[in-house]
Amino acid sequence: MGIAERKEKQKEEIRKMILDASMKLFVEEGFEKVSIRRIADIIEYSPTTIYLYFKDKNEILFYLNQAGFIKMLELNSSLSQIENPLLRLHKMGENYIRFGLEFPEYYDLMFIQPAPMEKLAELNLGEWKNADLTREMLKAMVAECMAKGIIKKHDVTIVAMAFWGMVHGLVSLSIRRRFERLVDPEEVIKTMHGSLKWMMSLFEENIDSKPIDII
Amino acid sequence: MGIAERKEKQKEEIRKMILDASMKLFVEEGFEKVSIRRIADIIEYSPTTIYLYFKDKNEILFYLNQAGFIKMLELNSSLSQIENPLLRLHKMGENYIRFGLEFPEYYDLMFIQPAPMEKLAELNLGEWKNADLTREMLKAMVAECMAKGIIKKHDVTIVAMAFWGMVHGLVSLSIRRRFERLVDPEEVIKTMHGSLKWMMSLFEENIDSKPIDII
DNA sequence: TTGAATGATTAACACTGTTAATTATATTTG
DNA sequence: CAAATATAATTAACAGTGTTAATCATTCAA
Repeated sequence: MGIAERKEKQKEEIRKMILDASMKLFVEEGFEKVSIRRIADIIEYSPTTIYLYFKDKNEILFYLNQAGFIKMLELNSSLSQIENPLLRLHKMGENYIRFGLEFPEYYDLMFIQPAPMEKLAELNLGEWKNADLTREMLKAMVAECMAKGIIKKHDVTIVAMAFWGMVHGLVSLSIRRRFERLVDPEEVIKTMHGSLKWMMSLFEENIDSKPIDII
Repeated sequence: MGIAERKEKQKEEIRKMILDASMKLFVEEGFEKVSIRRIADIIEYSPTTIYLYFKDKNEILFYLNQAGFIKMLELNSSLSQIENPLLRLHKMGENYIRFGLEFPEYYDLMFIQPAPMEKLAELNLGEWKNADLTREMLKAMVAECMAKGIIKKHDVTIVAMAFWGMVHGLVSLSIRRRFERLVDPEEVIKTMHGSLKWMMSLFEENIDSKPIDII
């Protein structure tokens, strides 16, 4: 059935066009500029055509969201080279903060906007590859720290959530402009890394404090 | 000038009607249902009339936001009775989490939505009474803990941000549904309080662990 | 070649915040 | 008291948003 195959390929091509156009709008003009009509303008189809390839707008946003997780995983790919799990955790936190400040639109979509999670709930997926992987990495690091006696043994999920909660809290407060009133705008990045470092220092009194390269 | 005074009073009355209607929509139907046209429906005026009393929608949202901070301050009013500053800090964190879970719409507006901060930046206010007060309370508690040797001396802002960051991170991840994938939905509240408690325990090995009443 | 299936479009619905122009009401002045 | 003015409120409109139903155009199969 070469004909059905070609049709499938064409369909896939237009899907890609839509996603590419969404991505272009997203990275060049920001989240709120991604609209069905503007996507349609770029790909030179009518707005309603998009609904022949995607169920709704959230489905498109979900794909952008996934691209963000891939981006983040890339940033963390070198992490496995760090032997000390606490240092690795620290570096992961640094990367997380850096990611949030460098790609606030992605961060927003991945961790703040309701849209992707609404789609996820709707899809009822058993697995969510890239996002789940990041969370598993975090849990594994915490568990390793405990196994090696670097962090006092405790419920892994609770400690992992405390860690994620803190870095997410710092980044999201900054992105949504709640940071500036408490901290001088120029000191925000320094303060965030300071808070992370301080938390890490609580784990172990003598954390190996080789300077971790910050932005 | 009794006449000008009466006019001023009437103007103030309609302002109040608008804010009351906004609040009604906000608490009964949620943030996204607060629209100029729906407010107009309730107060039985045309939508454009609202613009004679408020510059734009953000100005109205800013008032709702302030009401939220007052609500939160009320919740924290009994805090001063707790003598141990670390316990007081712990209790403040508990209250913060409870507030976020009990009034997610308020929390959203106060700490996640961009709108109020846009208005705040526009207003260029030197002081922002209720919100700043909460932050100052936090800083003061941290400073007191350090002064009394309960928390190791360190930059107060950095430690305060770490604390706020963590609780905000937990609450906002939960509100925006990023919690459920890592933690069983029924365990979310327990995990959040667990993370907070764990963090407090890092401060001091022997934290006075009288059970703090949770919801 | 005709009929069915598919692809894409137009028109429309129900919304959103906001502005300009117009009408209605109330107040002040001659 | 009536006319002129100032204020209050309205209607109409702009420029958007996501989405659906109905229609037109094209391609494929019988």
